[in-house]
Amino acid sequence: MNIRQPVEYYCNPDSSTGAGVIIDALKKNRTLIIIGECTIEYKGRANSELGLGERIVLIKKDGSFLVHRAWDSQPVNWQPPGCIFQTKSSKMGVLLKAIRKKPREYIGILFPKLFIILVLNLKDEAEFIMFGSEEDMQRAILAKPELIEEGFKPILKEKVVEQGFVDVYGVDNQGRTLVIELKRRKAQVQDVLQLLKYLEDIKRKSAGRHVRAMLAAPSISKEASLMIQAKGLEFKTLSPKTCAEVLRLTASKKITEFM
Amino acid sequence: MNIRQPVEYYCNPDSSTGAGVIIDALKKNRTLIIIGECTIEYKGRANSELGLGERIVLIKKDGSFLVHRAWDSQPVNWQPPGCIFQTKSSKMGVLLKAIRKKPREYIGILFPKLFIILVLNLKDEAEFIMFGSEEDMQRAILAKPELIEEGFKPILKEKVVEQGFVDVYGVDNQGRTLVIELKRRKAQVQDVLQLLKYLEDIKRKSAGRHVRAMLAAPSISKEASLMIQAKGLEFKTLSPKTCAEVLRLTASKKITEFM
DNA sequence: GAGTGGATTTCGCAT
DNA sequence: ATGCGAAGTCCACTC
Repeated sequence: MNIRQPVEYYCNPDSSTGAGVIIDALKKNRTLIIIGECTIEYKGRANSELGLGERIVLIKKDGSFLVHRAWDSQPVNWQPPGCIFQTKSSKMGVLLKAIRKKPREYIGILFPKLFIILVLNLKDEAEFIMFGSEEDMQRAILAKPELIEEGFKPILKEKVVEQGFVDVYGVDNQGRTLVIELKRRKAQVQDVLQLLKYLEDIKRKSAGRHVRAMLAAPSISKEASLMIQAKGLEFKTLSPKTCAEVLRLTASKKITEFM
Repeated sequence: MNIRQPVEYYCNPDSSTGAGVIIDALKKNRTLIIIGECTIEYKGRANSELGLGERIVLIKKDGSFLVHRAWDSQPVNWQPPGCIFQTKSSKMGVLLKAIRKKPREYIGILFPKLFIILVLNLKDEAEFIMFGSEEDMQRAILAKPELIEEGFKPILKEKVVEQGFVDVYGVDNQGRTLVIELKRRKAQVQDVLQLLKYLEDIKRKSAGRHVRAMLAAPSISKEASLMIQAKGLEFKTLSPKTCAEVLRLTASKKITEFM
């Protein structure tokens, strides 16, 4: 009988044993945690060096590779999914190399000392659910256009401009075109510039008709606000929380409709 | 005598023991790895939910908090440094809460089952050294202006424009102002727009004198290239690798000068 | 504390 | 494959 072992651990392995455990785990496509003293070299898009110290290395089933120090939420070195690994034992310790094909780059780690190796076989089928993204704000406005203003009629088809998409595009209660740039966080100068870019593109195609341009975000920076006024644009306070609430109610309504 | 123990581990602890180990480790400001079956809830800037599954939790000395699944290089849930932790044991399992003050948000994890807890005391004094950043490119150009073109004279003081800083600013061999936008990666439309913004701001202050504007990057997207031509700007191929090489040589030269 | 721009950004989507 | 923009972006630095 073959019982799944979610965690196997190997304490203070010598280089030869450690390399063997790692090679075997990688072959079986296991997730790995390696903790030990190491030096790290990275050559690729940029280069980096990190001298001797004790760190945590995480290798995942999809070939993701992470090196964490005892502080910072970001890894000190990493490679995105799809790495190929080379492991070998030498008298200097265990050498682990994570290689990426495109762009060509690698991280090399030499472990003179291994503290512990965890070989993991984790079961995780759950779906990750997120609420309150910018896309959710968009959906909320389509579901309830009054979030923008009374009489606003969004046009469902996404509006393509010269570069990219307008977040929301529609007609106000006086028949004027209204383009809206959405942000889930405080709006900044850069966001006003983007809105301006879209506005100019749409104006060019609108043969001189008046076009309204609106930035909708939970708040706005002072500089962005000044630019909004200077350029004759509009700002509308709209938070992802409000939108999430609308979506929740809309969803409930849909359920009700079916009952 | 008190020998530092870099790794302590606790296998399959019951809730009460597990919570005790975690509380004690947090009190001692240790780095922690907790592996077990859990559900996760996040409420804050956005909200998220993740049902039962086996995951890796990493808590660092600075109050960073990470939850990793067996795939993806990014954590599925996280909090930046500075979290406050609450741990308690109940008949449902171990409840761990990572709370952030500003913005107010939290991640709550319930572990019905713990596989292993690692309490780490890692020694890591090494300095992390990186080469090939955008700042390095800037320094390389100041050290060797011919990287841009013969006769280019950069003006050291950073040029402040209405928003932000011009990366490099100087005068060409005919005395014309030259503003340069640097990118360490392939240049895109957004980068051209930024250069245009700087150009307009500087032109406004230059009383009609001709100003050259250049985008320097290892490569450029087709769209960005078209925009460069349409707007009468310039593009110069310049890779971070070339710059890194220049810096290396410059550094050697400096050493030589002292010998 | 607020605002801005870079990042070995990563990630996902559309062309 | 390439290009582009969002991200719970994070992070460092300036004002």
